[in-house]
Formats: sequence, C-alpha cells, structure tokens
Amino acid sequence: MPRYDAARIEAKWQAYWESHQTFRVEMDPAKEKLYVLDMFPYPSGDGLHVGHPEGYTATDIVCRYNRMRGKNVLHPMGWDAFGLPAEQHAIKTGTHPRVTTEKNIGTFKRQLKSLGFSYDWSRELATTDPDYVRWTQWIFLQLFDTWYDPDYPWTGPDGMRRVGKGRPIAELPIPADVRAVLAPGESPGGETIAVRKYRDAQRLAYIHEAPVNWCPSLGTVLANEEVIDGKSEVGGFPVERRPMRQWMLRITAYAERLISELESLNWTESIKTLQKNWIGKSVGAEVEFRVESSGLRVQGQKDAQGSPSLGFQEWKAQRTQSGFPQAQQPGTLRIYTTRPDTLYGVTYMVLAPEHPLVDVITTREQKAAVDAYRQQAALKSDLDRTDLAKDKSGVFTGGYVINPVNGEQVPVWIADYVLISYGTGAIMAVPAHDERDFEFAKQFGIDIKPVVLAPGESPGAESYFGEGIAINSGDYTGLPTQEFKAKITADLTAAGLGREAVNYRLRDWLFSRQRYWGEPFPIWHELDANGEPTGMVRTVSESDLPVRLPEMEDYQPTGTPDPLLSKAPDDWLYATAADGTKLKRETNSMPQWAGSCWYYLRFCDNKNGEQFIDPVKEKYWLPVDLYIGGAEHAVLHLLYSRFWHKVLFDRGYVSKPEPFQRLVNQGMILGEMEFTGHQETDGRWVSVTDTYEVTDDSRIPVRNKEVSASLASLGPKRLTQDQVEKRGDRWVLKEDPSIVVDAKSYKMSKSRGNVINPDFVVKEYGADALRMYEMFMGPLEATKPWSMAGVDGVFRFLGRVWRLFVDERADDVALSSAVQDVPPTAAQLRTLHKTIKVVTEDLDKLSFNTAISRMMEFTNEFTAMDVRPKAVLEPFVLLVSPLAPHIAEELWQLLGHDSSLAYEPWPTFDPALLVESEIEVPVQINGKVRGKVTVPADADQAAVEAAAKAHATIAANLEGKAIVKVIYVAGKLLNMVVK
RNA sequence: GGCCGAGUGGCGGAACAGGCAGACGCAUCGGACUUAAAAUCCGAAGUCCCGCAAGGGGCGUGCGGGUUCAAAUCCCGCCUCGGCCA
Repeated sequence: MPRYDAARIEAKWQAYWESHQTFRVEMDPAKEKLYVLDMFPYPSGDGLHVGHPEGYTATDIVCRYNRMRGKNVLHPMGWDAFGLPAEQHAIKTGTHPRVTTEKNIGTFKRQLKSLGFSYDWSRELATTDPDYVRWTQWIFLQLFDTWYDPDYPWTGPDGMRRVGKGRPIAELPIPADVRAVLAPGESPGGETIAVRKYRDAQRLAYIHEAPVNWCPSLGTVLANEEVIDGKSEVGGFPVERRPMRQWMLRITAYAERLISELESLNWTESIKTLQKNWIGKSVGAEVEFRVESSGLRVQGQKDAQGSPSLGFQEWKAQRTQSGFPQAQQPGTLRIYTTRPDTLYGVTYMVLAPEHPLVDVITTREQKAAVDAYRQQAALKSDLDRTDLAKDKSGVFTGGYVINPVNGEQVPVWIADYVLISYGTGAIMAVPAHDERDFEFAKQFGIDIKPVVLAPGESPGAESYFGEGIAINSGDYTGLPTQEFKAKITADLTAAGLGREAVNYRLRDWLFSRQRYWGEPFPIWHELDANGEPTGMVRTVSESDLPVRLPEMEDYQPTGTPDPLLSKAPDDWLYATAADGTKLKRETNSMPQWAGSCWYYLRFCDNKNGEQFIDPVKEKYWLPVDLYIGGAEHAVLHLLYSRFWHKVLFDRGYVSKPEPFQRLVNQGMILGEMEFTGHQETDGRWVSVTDTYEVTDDSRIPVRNKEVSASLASLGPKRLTQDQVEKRGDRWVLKEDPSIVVDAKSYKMSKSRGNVINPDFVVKEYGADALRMYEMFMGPLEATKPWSMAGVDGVFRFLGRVWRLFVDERADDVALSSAVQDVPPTAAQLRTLHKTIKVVTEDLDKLSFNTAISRMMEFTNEFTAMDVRPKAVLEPFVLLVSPLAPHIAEELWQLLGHDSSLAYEPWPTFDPALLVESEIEVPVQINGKVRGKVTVPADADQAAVEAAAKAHATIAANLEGKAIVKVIYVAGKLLNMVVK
C-alpha cells in the first residue's frame, strides 16, 4: 500500500541532497547572483520554535524557485552563538558556555536539516568560532582606527557624492595647541600623550565614563530594557545608576546617513519610519546664557577669553566679535532647544543633575538640597526620569543666568526630567509652550509667560504647545513660528550667542558588557610603574588576533562592577610590550550585537584566512537581495549592522553603502485559539464582562475590563470549542448563553504551555506539510494563530497530490495508470498555464498562501480526471517543488527522471493558452447583480446588452423602467442604471 | 499620549488599479465506498425572509457619515485590537 509516506521520502531526499552537494554554491560571474538571507538564530536550549521555520521556509522557497530560474543563489545559515543563557547556565552548573553552545547548535542544525532547507552548509559559521571572532575583533580595530570627518567631500564606489566620511585616524589633523603640549621627556612632533589623547577622543570606538544600570544583587550591569521601575526585571532587585568606564561606538556620527540612505532600500515604509523615529533627528539651536556674575562663586573667576569676569553687556560685545565658540565656555550655560522662537518666554533653566555646571552655580544655601537631589536622581533610570505620567521633581540651585535676548535674570534649577545625555544636558524652560516645563512650573509656582499665540486664538491661554504667531517677543512679535526660528537662529549666530544645531535621540552605542561569553576586546591598557592604568591604550596587533577567551576557574560574578574577565588568570590578563611597558587586557567583552553585525559578509567567503572577505566576492554577492527575520530586530540589529557596514564602506572594504536591499519581517505565530470561562468557587459561571472586583470583605460587580486582572482569583477555566458558541460579536457558553467567555490567541510561551515543537509536527505530518502549513496560514508578514487542524489540511492536500500520480492500491510505488503519455486537452492546458501564471506571480510577491490555493485548485481539478497527461503533471511537480521539495523530488523521480529537479528550468506559461472561448458577465441593475450572461469572449457591449435583456430575471427587473445609463467594463461587468 | 499596522462567515484567510464579496483550507452537515470504522471520493453551506420546489428578495467586509452607475477597496469622523516609542 504505497501511501504518501513523508518520513521515508524526506529522509531519502535529504540524504540525496547532502551526498550530491546539491546546494553548494560558488561565485560564477557568468550567472546572475541572488543572495537570500535569514536572520540567523540564537541557538537556545529550547530548540527550534515554529516561529523560526516561517521565515526560513519563505527564504527557502525563494531560493529554490530562483535556482530553477537560473540564478546563482547564495543561501547560508549560521549561529548567533554568544549570549547570556549559556553563561547563566555556566554560573549554575560550571559547564563551559562553549560546551552548552555547541550542544544547542547541534540540536538546531539537526532540526533545520530535518526541514529540508536548501542551505549551503559548507558556509556555516558561528559567531563564537575563534576564526570568526578574529575578524569581529579586526573590524573593531577598524572602528578604533577611524574618525568621522563631517566635512569631507567624496564620491564612493557606488558613484554617490557624499559629504562626511570615516577616515583613518592617522589623517586626523592635530591642532597646534594640542601638539604644543609636551609631557616631561617628550619632544615636539612625536607621539605625545596629548596627541594620543586627542586622537583617542575622536575615534569611532572610544572609552567613556557613562552611567549604567548596576544591579549589585545580580552582580551585573543591565540594559535599560531590563530595568523596570528602578528594579531589575529578573528578581526585582534594586538597580543603581553608576558611572562606569565603557567602550562606546560613535554611531551618532552616522545618524544622518543612517536616515537619508534608507531612501534607496526596498523596505516597508513602516520599518523605515521605525528606524527614523529611533534615530529621532531634530533641528534646533544651541544658545549660551551668561552666568550671572554677581553670584558668589563666579566672582574673580576668569572666563574663556582669559580676561577677568565681564559684565553681561561687555560679554555680548565680545561675543559679537569672537563668534560662537566650539564648546561651552566657563561662565556660560549652553542649552539646546528645538524652539528658539520661545526665547522670550523663558522663565527658568534646568540642568540635568549630573551637569558639571551644577557645582559652579549652586549657592551655599542650596548646596545641601542640591546634593540630596542629585543623589536621589542618580538612582533613577533615564526611562523613569522622562516618564510623563510621573510627578516632576527638582531643586533650585540658587544661581541665575541672563537671557541673551532680553537681559532678564533667569533662575537655574536642576531636575531629573532633563537628561545629561541629550543635547547639552541643559534646557531653557518655557512653561507656556512646553508640556513638561508647564507641569514643572505649575508644581513649583514658577512664572508662565506666553509668547506664542495659537492660530485663530486670542491671547489669554495659559499654555499652548503647537506652532503659531509670536507675541511679547520684542522685534520678533508677529512672526509665525517657522520664520521666527530661522530668523532668530541667524541673529544669534551673527551675535555669537548661538547657532543652529541638530540633535538625535540616538545615543552612542554602549558597546561594553561585563560578561565572559562574548568577544574579548583586542585592546591593551598601559600600566605605570605602580601597576595603575595610565589611561593610554594600545591595540593587539592584527597578527595576534584572535584574542581568545581565557579558561576560567568559575563563572561566578565578581560581586563588584568589575567584569568577569578581571578574574582571568594573570598570564591572560597581563603582558609586557616590546618597549617594556606593562600592559593589562581590556576586561569588558563585546555585546551580542557585535557578531550579528557582519555575518552576512563572512557567509560570502567564510574560509578566508587572509581577509574578512575577499573584495571580489563582496562585489559579486552583496548586497543581500532579500533578508527575512522577525520584527523584533527591526531597529537595533539592522541599525547596528548598517552602521558597521557604512564604516567598512568609508574605509574602502566594501563596495555597497547598504547591506540589505530588501527586508521583510515575518509575522509572529501565536498559539491556538483558547476559550476561557471564569468560574466562581461554588461553580457558578461569571461573564468576562461581569467580573468582580474583590475587596476585603465583599465582591463588587463591575462592568470594567480593567479589573479582569482579578479574574485569576475566580479561577479561569479552559473550555473546548464545543462548549461555546458565537452570539453576535461575542463568544458565550453553550449551556448558558448569558455567560460571555474569552476567545483569544496568545503568544506561545512555556508558561502558557501552548508552544508547538516543530519536531512533533515533522514526526506526525512531515517536513513538507510543516513547510506548506507555515506558508498557507496567511500572509508572511501577518500575525496569525497556529492550528493543528490546519496542518492536517495541508497534509491531506499533499496526500491528494501524491494520489494524483500514484495508485495507492498498487503493491509498489509506481505511477498510476491515469498518468498517461497523451496530449493534453485545451482545457487541461489552460488550467496548467493559469496555474503556472498564478504561482509564478505569487512567488514573486512572496504571496505563498495564494500560490498554494492555486495548486489546490489544480489538484482538485485533476483528481476528478481519469486521464492525467504527463505533459501537464510534470510542470506541476516543478511548481510544487519550492514549497514541498521532498514529495516533488520523489514524484519527479517516479516520472522517470534520474536526477534532482533542483536545477530544472521553471515552467513558463503561454498567454495564448489562457484565453477562454466564452465568458460569463455579471449583469447589474442599479449596481446590484441580477443575473449573469454567458457570451463569446469577443462579444462587444451591444451583444452583452442584448444577451442581458434576454435574461428572464433581468428582463423582469427592466420591465416598465427606463434605462438611463449603461456602464460596460469589457468582459467584466454590465451595469444598467434604470428609473 | 505619539507613530505604524490591522479589523471580512464558526475559524485561518482570498478578492490585481473602485467592478460578481467570501477563492482555497479547517471545522460542520449530507451522500458514496465498507459487515462496520478509518482512510478516500462526491456534494451542501454568509445570514434572514418568501416559496413544495426551481427560484426570488432583503441585509451583509468594526461603527457613523460622504463621494460614485458601482465602495472591503477612496474621503471625513469614531471604536477595538496588535506592534514600537514615550
């Protein structure tokens, strides 16, 4: 009984592809290339999830289809293998993370292979491979060796003219005053400490003392996303803000290009918007306010120009001459604002609590309060500080500055709603026209001074946050916001008091982790005679890469903010340079993002021992033509890789400015739909809409979704589909339709117990059925719920395809007698060619679900036929093959072919064969379909009209009415408007 | 609160550029095959009303309006859900 036996067929063909190296690919300049990439997975201990094969199947279909279309297809797979879980496991069990990782990779690889994906496995790589780490570190050295010159005009290999380029640090001009600084024993013109420091401060990879989320209880630093309400997401332990020495990557230098060069990419607008919003460009102005010189501390202080403290007017006069300085000068406060048009409405200033000027400006009387506030603010994360819903807090410093436009004295506050990392870390507050300033001023009783009038309004409103017409603004009064901004920015620039400034929400990338299981930095710190760091660093030479991870005695956190690698053995940690300098290794490690930033490059040339990629191969394979992965990486991963790519581009290592030409996010797969009822302890059912708020001694019925959280105490109960039915737009209990139940699909999660294991599906239904189902569920990009019954449905379809060819009642697997070498009929040819057309067009659109529908229709039609011409079935097998490759190969072989169909030419359709001789035209009266008429395909309007009038129902509808108008859409529809 | 996306039968979904709403699949119901079942094959089916029936009619794409001969599709105003950001 040769039934469709997925297990047998799939094992057979997977072995065939492997032994024949069917999908091995090499560069071939004679052939057009196609690079199709999946976001490689983190090999977790849980194994593959049904969400993974969704994207992988989509890319695999595209690859198999395009191979048949003659493209040279690169389709690799690898592992994003550094990551926290393996290290957490090491902390618990002492198992080396590499052991855990390799084991997990083994599982993932077995699972992926069982799905029959046409990867070129010879290109497999893991970010943890020492050979890969070597080049990740090498790229880090390029970042370290690069500074961004924002004014450099150049034309790239892509032919585009740009201003701004990442250039070798050796080309960085050293200002004379830096060159002039000589430490004892240094001679002019050499590599002085001052020059080195100057360079280090300009590099794309630089060391920065930055406040981070330090969680003492967990012994680690946490990412912002891992901190909720000032507590660790895991365990709920307190988290401190604490400044730590960190490696940063200067991604902000590329912010503008990361926005503008999105333009040419074939990504959905929504992902582009997501990236743009993340980068968050704003154009405004920097303005300097003079610190009031009557203040105690400022007295006698010298200002920037070296002259004794000047009065406000003299200072202004001097500024008009000198222009706006590059950096904030002593005796002034520099702020960033997006609304320079509201300068006349400033009633106070706010410094971030960490702002260095706080120490200078705070008066003796206020010092205690300010110190206390700073301490308290240090404990909060940026997220908590800017949360709009929270009460505003702040303290007056006692100091004042002078508003440059009107000479008014303005009090200076500190408040944690201003972040040190955004703009200049200080703002001018205009409570009348900024929501947060308004809330703050209300709370502390500060003046509110309206200077913008909403269009069409009359004065009187206390606050207005939009654009409008200026009032109470000196000579600027009457100007619309946009004009005002432009004019005052120009005036401030001319007066040396301000300048236009662009700011980004995007921050430089914090690139350090205190973990073991990550790439070590190829960096040495110089030590002085006492073994203390001098602040000078040097790089590990390229020939000494990779810097391997040391073997550790254990993986327990240090209990201090010191990275785990600081516990490494001394022979790893210390060295002496050829010049006798004592060196200590950098002990931070790189974040998981690092490895995933450039894996798409290495796939093109994964065995190269000389270079991270051969430029010839880079030119041939890049960019990635189609990149598919989850939307959770829509921002960070894509932004980071684009940034690295652009640096490599500027430095001449890659020839294309962008790595991923087309990007598609697959939607999330939810668990099966669940029906949940809620039951009282005594067994009575409670409607979801009638939940009870449980108070101390009574239950108050409410009709309020918000309290559904309290349902847990009432005992939610899973119901089966036959216990419920739909009434209107809600689901109710069958036995008591007054009880409304919940009907919802949830995210798959271990705790909910609704996770589907692909191994199970493959075992029960086969890989082809799983692949087909994943594609048949709905559009690739949509979120959609899993349904095991749906898997069963496509499995039955594959069985029908099987029986189209194979007689199940025969003893051996052989072609059915219905499959004959006879010429197809015109109708059969039409069906075939229509199927070829639809499937081809759908695959081009990644519209897999409709392609499958069409194949089902084909199958249904031919199942009914006793004679099935081979000439029709053969092309059909080819159409099926990208989606269900195993069964297709098997049927192809049954049809008498002795090699894989993987490179058979894709069937083409003949439009002439699609033409029908007769067509059915729906006939409408006043836009409502009243009947259909069948006419020859070439019938003209008159013929269709005549046929329509002869139609009984239509004739009845026309009776006694006058035809006012007739609309005829050729071959599609006839609409008669009657009165 | 802001930005992006989505709401179509019992369920997943289809409908190209405004032209027959519900393709295809699941679940359901009926029939055939079978001693019986499974499997398979054939068929019915948005919903309400009229009719013995063939058939005919009303209502229908989250809600309310609008444009049009014609709206799931375009416009205006809402509601709900999802994602991202705050």
